[in-house]
Amino acid sequence: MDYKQIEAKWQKKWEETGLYKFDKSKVDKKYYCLEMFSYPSGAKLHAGHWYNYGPADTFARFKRMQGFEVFHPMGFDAFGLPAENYAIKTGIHPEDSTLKNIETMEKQLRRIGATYDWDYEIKTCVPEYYKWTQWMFEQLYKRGLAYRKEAPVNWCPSCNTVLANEQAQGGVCERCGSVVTKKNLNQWFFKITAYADELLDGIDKLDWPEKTKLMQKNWIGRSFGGEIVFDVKGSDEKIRVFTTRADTVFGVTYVVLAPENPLVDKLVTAGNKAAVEAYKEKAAQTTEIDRMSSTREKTGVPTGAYAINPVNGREVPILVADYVIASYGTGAVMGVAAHDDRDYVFAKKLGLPIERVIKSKDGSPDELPYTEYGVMVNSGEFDGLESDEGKKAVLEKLESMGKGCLKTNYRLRDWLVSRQRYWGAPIPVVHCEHCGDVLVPEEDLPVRLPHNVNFTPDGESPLKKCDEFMHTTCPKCGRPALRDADTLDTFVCSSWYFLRYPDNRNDKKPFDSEWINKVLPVDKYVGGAEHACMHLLYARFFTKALRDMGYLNFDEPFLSLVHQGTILGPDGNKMSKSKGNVVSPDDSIAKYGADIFRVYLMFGFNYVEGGPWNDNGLDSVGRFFDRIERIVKKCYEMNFAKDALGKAEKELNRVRHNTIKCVTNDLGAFSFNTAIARLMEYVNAIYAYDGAVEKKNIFYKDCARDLVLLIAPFAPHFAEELWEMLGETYSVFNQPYPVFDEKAMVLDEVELAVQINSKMRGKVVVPTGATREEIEKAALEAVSAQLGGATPKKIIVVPGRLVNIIA
RNA sequence: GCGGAUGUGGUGAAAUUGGCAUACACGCUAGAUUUAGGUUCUAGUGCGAUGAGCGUGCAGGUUCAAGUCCUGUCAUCCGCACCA
Repeated sequence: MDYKQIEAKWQKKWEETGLYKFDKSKVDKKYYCLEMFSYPSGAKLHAGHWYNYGPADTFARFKRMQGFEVFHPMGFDAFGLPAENYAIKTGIHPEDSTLKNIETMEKQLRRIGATYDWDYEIKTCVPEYYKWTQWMFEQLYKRGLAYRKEAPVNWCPSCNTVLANEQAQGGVCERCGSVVTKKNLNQWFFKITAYADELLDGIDKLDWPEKTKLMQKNWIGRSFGGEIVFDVKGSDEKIRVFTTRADTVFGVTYVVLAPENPLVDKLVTAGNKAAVEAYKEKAAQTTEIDRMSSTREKTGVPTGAYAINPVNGREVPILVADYVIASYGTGAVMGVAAHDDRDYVFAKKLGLPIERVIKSKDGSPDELPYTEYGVMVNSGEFDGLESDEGKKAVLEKLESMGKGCLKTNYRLRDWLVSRQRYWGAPIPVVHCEHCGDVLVPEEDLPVRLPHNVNFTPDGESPLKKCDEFMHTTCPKCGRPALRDADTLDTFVCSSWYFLRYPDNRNDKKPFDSEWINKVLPVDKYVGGAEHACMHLLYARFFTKALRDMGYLNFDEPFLSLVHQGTILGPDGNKMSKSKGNVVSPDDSIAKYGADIFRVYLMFGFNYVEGGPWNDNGLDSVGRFFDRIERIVKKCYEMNFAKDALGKAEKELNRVRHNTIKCVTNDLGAFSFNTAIARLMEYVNAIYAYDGAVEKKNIFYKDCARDLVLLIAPFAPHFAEELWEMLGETYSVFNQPYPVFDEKAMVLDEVELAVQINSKMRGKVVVPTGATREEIEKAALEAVSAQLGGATPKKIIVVPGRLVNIIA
C-alpha cells in the first residue's frame, strides 16, 4: 500500500466532507479534547509535537467512535520571547516570522491527519484575539485583581536589559550567561493570592497526575501559624513576626528583620547605622544565585535596638539578616535558636544565646537544635503542654493581650505580568498626570501593538521609544498622557485561550457565556509537565476569577489532565541543537507515512514516560500494517462457510472480545503501547485461525471488520482504506467502536499452575465451573509423583490462577 | 537540605486485589520458501553446558505466596530552594 498516496486521498476526503466539523446541535454529547497549543518559535514540528498530538488524536478519535461529539481545536501561542529573540537574531520582524511559521506548522499539522476542526483556530498574536486578552486585564483590574507596584525585576548587567523569569533561570542570563541582579521597576501584578485557598483546596478533586497536583500544592505552600507582636524598647514601633511554632516563643533570644524591611531604618541606632547601611547595600547587590543558595553562610548585623517578648517581657536584640525574606510573611522572624536549624546556625555564628524550651515527648535525650514537636519546658504557665496544643494556647493568650493572632501564609506570590518586551499584548492602561492609571475604554480596544518598533533590547521597554504609540490622551480628562510601555506576559494569553476556542469568531465579547458553559470545561487536557506551576495554575486562577465575575458557571478549566513524556535523542539526552542529537520526524514520515509514524510513537514508549528515540521500531510497525492488510484483503476475497461455530472459532472469538475489552480500557487510560500489543495479539490469533482452519466460517469476516474498527483511531488513513476494501461505506469514523461481550470470553476450561510449597511443579487443566474439591483432586493427581505419597498439610486454591500444596 | 518519582532480559517495554515474572515487539540463532530481497513462514531465545537451582538496583522483614506490602540502603531523574 502506498501510504503517502492514501494519506493524501483521505485527508482530502475528510476535508471535502467536513467529517471533523463540530456539530453544535450535539453539544449535550460533547467531549472537549484539548492539547496545549503550539508555540511557533521554530519553523517546523519536531518529534515532541508529534508525540503530543498524534496519540492525543488517537484518543479523540476513540471518543468520537464511542459516540461523543468531540470538540478538538488547535491554535498557536504566538506571542512571546523565543519569537522575539529569533527576530533579534535574524532581523526578521516577529510578526512576519511568526505568521510564516504558523502557516508552515498548519500545513504540517494537517499531515498528522488529526481531527482538528480548523474553523475554531486561534492565534494569540492577532488583534482579534489580544483585544480580549486586554479585556481580561481590564476585568481583573476592575475587580481589584490587577494592581501596580514597585517591584524588583531580573536585570542582566551585560545585555543591559530586563529579563523574564523564564529567561533568568538559575540566576543566569539565558543569552549571555551573566549573573542576573535585581532592579526596581513599577510593575503590574495579578492578585492570584486572593484565590490561594480555593486553588489549593480544589486540587484534590481533579483527575490530574498526582505528581502535578503535589507540585502545585507545594507551590502554593499554605502554612497555618500565627503573628506575634514584639514591642520595641523605647519606641512606638512594633514588630510583627510570623511563626508556625508559637510553642517555642519562650525560647526567643533575638528578632531578625529582612534587609528590605522598612522598619530597619526606623529602628537602627546611630551607632549601628553605618554597619546596617553597608549590610543593606551588600544585600541589594547580592546576586540571585547567592540569594537562592541555602548552603551559603549566614550573615547579619545588629541594629542596636531591642524588642520585648510579649510572653515574658524579656528584651532581645533586633538584627538585620538576609536569610529573612522580605516578601514572605511579615519580613521579620523571631529567632529561636534551640528549635530551628537556620536560627541555630545563625546564633552560633553571631554568638547569640540558645535556650531550650521544647523537650522530646518520651523524655529521651535529644540534641539541639531540636526541631520536632515535643513538650514545652521553661515556658511558665505553658510547661507540660505538647507542641500542637501549646501553639494554640500561646496564640490564644497573646490574642487576649492584643499581642498576636492566628494567621495563614502562602508561598505563592502575586503574578507579575509586566514584560519590558515588544512581542506581546500591550497593557491597556494610560498613565495620566492628573487622573493616575486609567483603563483604555472597552470600545477603544484593542490597543494595537505597533509594527514599526526598534525591539533590540537596550534596557528600556521597546514601546517606550515608539512615540506614536506612547503619546495619547487621557480617556478621563482628555489631556495628553502616556500609554503603559510594557506588554503582558505570554502566559496571560494562554490563561484563557481554551475559553475562546468554541466562540473564536465572536467580535462582541470574548465568548458567549451561555454557549461556553455548555462546551467547557475541558474534559481531557494533554500537554507537557513543565507547566505544572505556571500555565496550569494561571488558567485555574482565570477560570475562578471569571466565574466570580459571572461569566462562567464552572470552577475548574481542566477536569482531566495527562502529561506526555519527553522523547530524548538517541543518546538518551534531551534533544538539542548543541548536542547534535535532534531527530527530525520528516525523514521517517517521508519513508513510512504518518500512520506508521504515529503508531510507532504509541507503541515504542510508555506515553507518560517517553524515552530515547530509536528508529528500528518503525520497520516492525510497517510489518504489522502489512500483516493486517494481507489478512483483510484475503478475507474480502474469500468464500465462507455458514456452519455453526466450532472450537477454533470460539477461541478466536474469545481473543477478539478480550482485545476489544483491553484496547478500550487501555485507550481510556492513555496506555497506547499495551493497546497496540493487544491488537498485535489479535492479529496473531487471526493468523493462527487462518492457518488452522481450511473452510473459514462467515464469522471470520466480522473478526476482520472489528480489527479495522479497532485499529482506526491509531491509524486513521490506513483504516479508511481497509474499510473501503471491505466494501463498507465511508467513513469508518462514523462507526461505533466495538463493544465486548463478556460471555464470549468465558472459556470451557482453565489451566491452573500447581505449586508444591510455593514452587512451580506442574500445570493442570480443569473445567471452568470446577468445585474446590475437584480442583484439589486434579492438582494432587497432576503432581502425585513429586509428592511421593506425603499427605499435604494444607492446599490453597486461587480460582483461575493456581493451586499451592503445602506438604 | 526538603519533596516526588524511577530502577525488571542483549534492546523498547508488560504484569487487576500480593497469585505461573518477562506479555507485545526489536535483536539474535537455526531451518523452510522465493529469480532476488531489508519478503514471508516455522522453531528457539532470562541466567545456568545439563539437572538441581538462581533470577525484578542492594540488604533485611511480613506471607502458603512479594516486581507488587513494610524497614533500611544505593543510584539516577524531576520539582522547590533559607517560606520562619
